[in-house]
Amino acid sequence: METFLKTVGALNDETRLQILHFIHQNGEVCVCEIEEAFSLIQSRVSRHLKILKDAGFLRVDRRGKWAYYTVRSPLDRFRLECLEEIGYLEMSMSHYALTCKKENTL
Amino acid sequence: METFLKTVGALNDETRLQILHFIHQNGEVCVCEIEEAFSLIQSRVSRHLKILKDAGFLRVDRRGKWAYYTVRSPLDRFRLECLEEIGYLEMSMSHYALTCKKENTL
DNA sequence: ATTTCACATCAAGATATATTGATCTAATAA
DNA sequence: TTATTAGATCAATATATCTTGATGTGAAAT
Repeated sequence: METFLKTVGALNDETRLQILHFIHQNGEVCVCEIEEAFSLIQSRVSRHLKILKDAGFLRVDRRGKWAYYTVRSPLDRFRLECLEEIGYLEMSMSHYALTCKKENTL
Repeated sequence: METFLKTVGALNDETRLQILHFIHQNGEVCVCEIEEAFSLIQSRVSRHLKILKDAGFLRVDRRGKWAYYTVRSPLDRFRLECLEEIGYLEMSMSHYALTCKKENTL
């Protein structure tokens, strides 16, 4: 029950749906790429990523200063269905192409 | 997007999950039966039912003074998956057997 | 060692959602 | 017509969630 509530709770926010969809489409992305793509401040992105991660949708891979987020794999049936459903949604918020102006010279 | 948020938003509450599961199990139930089964006050039940209905999970059939709620049919794939997932959850809150002490003598 | 950078976390205020008791509506019974 | 009943809705409060700016942390560069 708690897990289920955490899962649907994570999906109950437009910004998080955008972010999750963005990661799903682009594969491995770092926090700064999401910041730039959606023009969101860093703390907000970080918080939403944590919620998505804690809900079982994402995993992090920290390399040096950067944190790379990807869709967790394998995903269970229900989360996969959610992801598929999100794929059908019109993601109206305009986001920029995948670029990161930060160093990223690892 | 709005529809999806409404759908997951409706599921983002333990009481509503209990109620939805209860209706799914028992078929057609009236508001008073839910009140009694879960010892919830009427306005609270009514509000949760409205949210579940507006989210596409339930339909109402009003006969006389009573409002009978059932799981809407047919349900689309995603809502069906949600319902199935809810079926797997441990519904810890104790609820009484299906009885209604109100008149119900239509 | 100090600075800088990417990211995480915290504390405060803003916003949204839930709960309650009261009121409202419509259908039936008296 | 009036009273009663099932249920819906409202207004106020309580509670949870989001957003922001500030601060904290650890890795890399100087």
